[in-house]
Amino acid sequence: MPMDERKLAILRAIVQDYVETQEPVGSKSLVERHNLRVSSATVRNDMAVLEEEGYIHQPHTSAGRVPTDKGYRLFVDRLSQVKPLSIAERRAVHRFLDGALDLDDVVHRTVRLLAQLTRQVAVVQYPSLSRSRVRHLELIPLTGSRLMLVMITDTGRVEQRLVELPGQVGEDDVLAMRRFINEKLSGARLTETPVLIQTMLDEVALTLRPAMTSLSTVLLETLVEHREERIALAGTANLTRHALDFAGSLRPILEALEEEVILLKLLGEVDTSAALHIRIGDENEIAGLRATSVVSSGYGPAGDVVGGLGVLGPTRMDYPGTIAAVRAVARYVGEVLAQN
Amino acid sequence: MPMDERKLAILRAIVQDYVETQEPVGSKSLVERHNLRVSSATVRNDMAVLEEEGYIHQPHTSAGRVPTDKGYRLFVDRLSQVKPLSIAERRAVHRFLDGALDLDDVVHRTVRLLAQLTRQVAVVQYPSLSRSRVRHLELIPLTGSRLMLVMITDTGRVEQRLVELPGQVGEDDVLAMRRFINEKLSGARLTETPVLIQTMLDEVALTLRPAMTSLSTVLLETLVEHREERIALAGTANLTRHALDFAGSLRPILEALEEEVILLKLLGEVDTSAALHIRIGDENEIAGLRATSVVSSGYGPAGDVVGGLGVLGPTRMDYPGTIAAVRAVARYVGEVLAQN
DNA sequence: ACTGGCACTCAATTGAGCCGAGTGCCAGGG
DNA sequence: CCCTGGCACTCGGCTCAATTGAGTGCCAGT
Repeated sequence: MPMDERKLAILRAIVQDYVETQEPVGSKSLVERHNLRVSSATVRNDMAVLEEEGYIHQPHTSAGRVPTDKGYRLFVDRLSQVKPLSIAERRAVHRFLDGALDLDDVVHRTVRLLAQLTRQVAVVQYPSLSRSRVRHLELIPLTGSRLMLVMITDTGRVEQRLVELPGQVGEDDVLAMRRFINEKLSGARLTETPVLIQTMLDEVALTLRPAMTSLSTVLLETLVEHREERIALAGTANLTRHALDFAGSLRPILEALEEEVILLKLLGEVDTSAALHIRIGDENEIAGLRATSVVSSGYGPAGDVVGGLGVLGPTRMDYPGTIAAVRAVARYVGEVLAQN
Repeated sequence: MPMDERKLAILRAIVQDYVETQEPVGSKSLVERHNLRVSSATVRNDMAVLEEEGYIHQPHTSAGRVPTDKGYRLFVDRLSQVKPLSIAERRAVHRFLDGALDLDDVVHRTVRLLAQLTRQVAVVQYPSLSRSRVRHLELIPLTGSRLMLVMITDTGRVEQRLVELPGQVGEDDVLAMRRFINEKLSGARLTETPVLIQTMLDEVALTLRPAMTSLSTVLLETLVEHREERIALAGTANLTRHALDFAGSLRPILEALEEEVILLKLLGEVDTSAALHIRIGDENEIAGLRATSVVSSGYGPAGDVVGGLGVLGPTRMDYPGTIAAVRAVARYVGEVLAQN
């Protein structure tokens, strides 16, 4: 059935008013605040239908209406238009990110910026190793049988791991291995490395094989174990702004935010497309986050996606504004990364 | 005036009961729960005096008494004895920390452990660069005029910085510089490096001088700028456990926890002595934390202090238990670091 | 198909009244 | 001199009932 225009307009108005006032909105105030050109009684009739269809909901008889998750969903899909950032905001984005020194700094600044713009909790994933390429590998001898393996990726990440070798290894051997693995792995996508490492092991000189085996193990672990993923968080204080929304307490939310695995899942839908994802209320599988919405996006240099970032807030959030902010920041971070 | 025994016992009892029940404690329940061997009337008289002296406080007429910050202070200084960790807890500490792989892992595990043991917010500072020694410096050429400087300290920290050189530098030159700076700086405390760098610049071959100058600048900045300090946080969800304590909202607390500078200040009193520090309520200079107490300690291998860690909670906290946990964890982290 | 009007519902607010934990003080006893 | 038992008093918090008012649903009229 083609949803009729007026009812859509009413839903839109309800969402807007509710987001602004945080209070159930009634038919009368609706007609007053918007140019609906019909009487409140008519609005009431339409609202009754909208409720039946599950888009809005009445907390109790004799209260106004509140959008349901389904209502918000319709709103973001069909009723809202992205509202562009203000000039001041746009300028803030540039000023904030242009001063960044290295990757750590970029990520930190980004997450703060996002939290500030949206006045919500912001999450930024470091460029994922699995989506990066090896730029350089360095072996640093610590003691005779201990190396530090330092890996630098094209996204600027630097990872280090301790490698325990099965026996003593001389300086020349270290140099040889260093040259060897750089030859083999430089420029490779990290996802390709497992195969490459296999062939590497076959080719390497026999004397170096034991040491190389330890080394490869560490390298592989780095990729497999999701310890590789890092995440930055900011703006948790913003949760208190909506204390009332989060029925009861924000305990479960804070708990969820402490679990890296959960955060990764939140940004997880970010696949190769850099499209914006929105998960509203129930659409979040994570228990504690049923009352929140997540707006996330992939980012990366020149259309390439190397990680995700996003924002978390109450379902009752300013979607158009948040979407605009997330999109703008994601795009600009991509540009900044491309410059390095 | 020598504070009389009984009054002290009463204060101790008040603190204990209040911490446990979270409710103002009255004279009658006090005599019932503790072996005070006097009547409630006597207790009342003593309480009146304690109140006059500022150790306890009555939220309103006809309510029980609540310890003041001054009361807690007396309690921790003279009235409490550290309560040793349970065997299970002790075991948890060992199990938790023994599995750690590298420094990042140690710090992460530590902060989680601390949060879990104390059921409070835990803060751990990474080993401070300024208190560490250089173990190795590595120069990795990225492009002709760009180097990555990687510094490894004896505490296991690995810091990397991008260095922009004034001109192209050949591979041999890089090797030469690498050898040179390692000779000069390996083993040096980072606090000594400014002087060493000066002499280095005087001694280095003329052709390398411009490049070395850039390098030194970056090295010095790393130390000066306090960007060097890193911090890990865990257990913020525990704040909600005491939601009622934090009059109004925990907004200011969450805000404070987001500022690294503030966190560093919290652990800041940690000087060369590894002593335990306790700041109660008002004793915190930071505005938002007037209702919280901080228990912190230095840690490091073999009596050496390389960083701070601590716990933040409501002034009404279990001091003996918290102190024990912080002390135990600090000591054990020190041991773990010593092993590497 | 829309509007005006009316009866109805129910959360939230207000205020009175009671309850009881807790105090302060005082007179009496070891 | 210090402690105790007793008594009057205070006042926050709870309960209960009454009131208010925003908002609805429905129906008859245009």
